[in-house]
Amino acid sequence: MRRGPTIAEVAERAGVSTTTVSHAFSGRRPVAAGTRDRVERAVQELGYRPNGVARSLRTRRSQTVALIIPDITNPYYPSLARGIQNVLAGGGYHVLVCNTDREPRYEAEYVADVLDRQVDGILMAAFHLVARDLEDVFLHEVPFVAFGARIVHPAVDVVRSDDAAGARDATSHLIAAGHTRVGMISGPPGLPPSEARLSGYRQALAEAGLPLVPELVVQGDFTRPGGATAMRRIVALEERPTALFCANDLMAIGAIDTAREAGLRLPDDLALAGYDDIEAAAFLTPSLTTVLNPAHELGATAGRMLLERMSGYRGPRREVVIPHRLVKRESG
Amino acid sequence: MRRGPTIAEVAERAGVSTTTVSHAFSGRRPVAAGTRDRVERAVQELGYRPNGVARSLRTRRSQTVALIIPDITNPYYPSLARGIQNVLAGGGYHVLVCNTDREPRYEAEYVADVLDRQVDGILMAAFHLVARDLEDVFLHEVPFVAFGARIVHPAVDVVRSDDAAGARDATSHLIAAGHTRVGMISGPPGLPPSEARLSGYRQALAEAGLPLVPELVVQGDFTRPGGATAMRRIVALEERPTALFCANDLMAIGAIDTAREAGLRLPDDLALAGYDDIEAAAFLTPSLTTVLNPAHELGATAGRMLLERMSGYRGPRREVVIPHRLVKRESG
DNA sequence: TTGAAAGCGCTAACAA
DNA sequence: TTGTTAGCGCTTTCAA
Repeated sequence: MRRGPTIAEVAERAGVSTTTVSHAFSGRRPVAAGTRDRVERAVQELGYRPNGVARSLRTRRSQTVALIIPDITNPYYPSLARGIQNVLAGGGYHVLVCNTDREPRYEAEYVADVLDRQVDGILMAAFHLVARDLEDVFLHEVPFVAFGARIVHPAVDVVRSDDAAGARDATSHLIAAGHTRVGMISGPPGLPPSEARLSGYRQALAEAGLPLVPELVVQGDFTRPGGATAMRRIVALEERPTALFCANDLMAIGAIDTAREAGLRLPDDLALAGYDDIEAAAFLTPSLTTVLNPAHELGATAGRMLLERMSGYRGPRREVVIPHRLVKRESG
Repeated sequence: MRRGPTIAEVAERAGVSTTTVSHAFSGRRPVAAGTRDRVERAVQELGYRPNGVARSLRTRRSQTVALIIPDITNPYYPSLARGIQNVLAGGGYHVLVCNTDREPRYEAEYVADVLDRQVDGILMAAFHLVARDLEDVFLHEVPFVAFGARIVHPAVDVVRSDDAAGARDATSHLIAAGHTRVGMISGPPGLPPSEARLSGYRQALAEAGLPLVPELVVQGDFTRPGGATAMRRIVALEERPTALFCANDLMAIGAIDTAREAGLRLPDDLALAGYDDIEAAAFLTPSLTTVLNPAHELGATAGRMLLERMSGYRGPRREVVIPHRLVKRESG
């Protein structure tokens, strides 16, 4: 890789000091008009471009933030990412995207790794790490914004949707349609979204005076194949549920795959609701009733909060709940 | 942001030189077992982590590559991104994701910007820039891999799918089903994927001895609303086509929206084929016949080629065509 | 309005 | 097997 001209060469050509060239660029000190012209000409002639790495080393700011998510391929995250980038681009920040695949190891490795790279801030959808795994983050006082309520720490802002309330709304909607045997395909236990959505489901049953039937709750893993597998267990039940709340849309789609194979008609034989409202939800047959998870807005809000912290905000932790919304469609 | 311990502090505590600490880390020089132990203990005790920026400045390698794409929110790109990251993560590289929104300005700005940040390589889906806009890339000899055939330069590897052949296959499939009035919703003119898919459509007509009817080809913009708008013009035609090839799935989905509103039944009143095979294509009603655009594999291949260039490959330009595949479903 | 000089934290000749 | 030393290219005190 060939190196370009340095600030010293520009300075020499313009007949000024590197200090002046630097200031002509940053505007952090007045530079006489004539001097500035000579510098600009030299820059043009040499095709000079400042070296961002050297600048970062000196200023301790990389103008880069890390976005640590499970998987960019899950339709929820691109939308989140875009919300973030839209606000951070305005501040001149770039975004490093890290896919953890929900592996505890990768979650930890990426945090350590981006810290070494001196990112100015971190946005993370953590599925395993908790506050005490982040001591290096706090030690170096790197601004951190978390998606979801998993990480609790005075220096960490949280932006999340109210998953329990969303799940309650979806389940109540199924119940209001007359269903009394309402099952659920849940997420992996231990994860906040899983637990919250499960608890919302329970709340709705309780409010309606319906019993919680353990075999009607089958565990999935938030993927389409996982939903299909879970659905197989439900289809095999002696007494099947007439309605099903799935903890995310991907699993609902998997459940539909299996229901089809089993010859079930939707929503007549089985009513269905999902969670997230990914774009595909509207295209399904039948279109999927689901809870809108406003990813883009979550991202934009998180980006804004990170920007504030990177600009010096040192106040108490903030927790923002972005409103969800039940989207009623044909599936239930 | 508080600074952590430096290599000098580790060296002092371990009673060795910074050189030795550096080599204990990199393994680029043998270090006596006892010495290594003392260094490791010092590292532990101090919680030392190397500063990646300083390292990059010195080594001129940032271990970062840029992925410049139109929009991570278009379902095609996350898949591409994942293919890339899967192979680059193995080499210890991070990926900076840049969304250009297909704006010529942003395309140019991002290239300049990531060059300033000393990325080790660039992967780009360019929609406006051509080789002569990339002189800085070539000047600095930064490895560059392009998606699509737009950028032609001896130092640029290209990975692409054969869009013309894919479009031809899709159109021929519609013709084989008995349609003689086959329209198209094309992409914005001037973009290689637009032109290639249009030309494939033309080829198929020609091969079948069918005339090219200009008003049956309506221009879209690769978005869902754009497809809906284009479809409105087609619906308004006196003599409508009985089949329609859309230059991507998103536009096909938009077209379906409009067709529904107009009371058309698919595929009876109108047969439809798309391009890309995004995940939603299988969920549509009717499910969408489309051309599989193997994004993940394109990404993985591009990542591999970039890795080779970053590892010193200086050979001639390579162009890899990843095979497409027609996926026949219910829509046509 | 400008410059000299120190130094960010690391790596790698070169020397021993 | 280890250390000395010179930077990488930039920003920023301090001084004029």
